[in-house]
Amino acid sequence: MHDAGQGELSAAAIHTFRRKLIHWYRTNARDLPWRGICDAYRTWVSEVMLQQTRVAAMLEHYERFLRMFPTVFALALAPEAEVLACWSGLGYYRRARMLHKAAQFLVTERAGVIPDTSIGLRTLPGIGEYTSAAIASIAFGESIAVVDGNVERVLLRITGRAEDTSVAGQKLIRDLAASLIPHKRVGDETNAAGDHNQAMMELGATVCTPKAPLCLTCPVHDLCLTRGEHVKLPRGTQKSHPAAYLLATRKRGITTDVLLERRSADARLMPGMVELPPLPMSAVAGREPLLRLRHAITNTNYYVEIHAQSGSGERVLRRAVKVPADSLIWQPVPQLHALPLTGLARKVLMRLDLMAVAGPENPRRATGFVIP
DNA sequence: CATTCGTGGAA
DNA sequence: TTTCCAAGAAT
Repeated sequence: MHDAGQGELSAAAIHTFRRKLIHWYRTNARDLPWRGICDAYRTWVSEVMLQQTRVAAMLEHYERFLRMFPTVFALALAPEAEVLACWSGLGYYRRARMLHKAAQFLVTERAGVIPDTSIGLRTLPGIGEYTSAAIASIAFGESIAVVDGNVERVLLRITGRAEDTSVAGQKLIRDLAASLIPHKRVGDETNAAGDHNQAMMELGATVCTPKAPLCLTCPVHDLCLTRGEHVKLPRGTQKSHPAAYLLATRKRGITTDVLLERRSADARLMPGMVELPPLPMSAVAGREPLLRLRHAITNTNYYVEIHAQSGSGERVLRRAVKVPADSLIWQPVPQLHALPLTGLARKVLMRLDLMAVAGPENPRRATGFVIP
């Protein structure tokens, strides 16, 4: 049903595509907490959390974040460290900082009112081309197409194009996405553009998946030129680096404190976040770590060793910590969740049972791990 | 415009 | 085990 053009669809194909897609969406959409609501702030938070992040990975954070910061005012009034602590474990911490900054700007300069157009939203920190279109269409019904990784993959497969990162290739996908967007509201209770956009992404996330797409259940299978394949670009190679951290504890009365380090505010990576004090590899040579784990960040695999002070009087490792003394923190185990921990620190502390799984709203007492 | 930023989970 | 990512934005 395609015309002979450059990956365009005929007017008839466009209408068929829309109708089949939206029908599929109405009967198959996952029941997610940011759907069926009317709150631009919640839509905003959900879209920022979903940037490069799977639904399953952010669901708990989303609920907890909105309990902690239920409105743009609550978020704006909170200290940044509190926002980061709530975000801890989600990654891409710049998202949290920019969301916080944007909320503060809106509250101080715009009476807390969220812009209701993609153009207005686009000016806020952390809101780029995708997120401005997503919020504008989903929360305000603007007829503007989103192009995320899902939409791109779906349209590449539909049109039988190869992956193309050139400006022209991107424009073609954007134009195609725009041609599919419905331009009128069907009724007061429906949001044609917002639902269409969410349907496109839902299709990519649950049916037109990167690997092993479920073409037999695809609502637009008949309109698809490739039935689920497209040529992908090769990826960069993974690098690996060793790393070592100190686990030092002390007993104070009935509680245990853990020694942590706050990264400097101008650190290139995760500024202001809190982690275990790093050790030079030379200081741990020949020692047996308390714990080994791999922690992958983007293209780098960190092979991490956690070293505990072995003897009661031994301070060799403690002296090997070369960070400034005023960046070190003795934090009581029950209050670890109040800090903006890095994902690695959180993972280690949880692995060693020094930290509960639950978040700040529901602290569970850790079992009181003691270093041998 | 190519890089960089985090993480956990599936295959 | 290793690979491949996921509803991008800023620089």
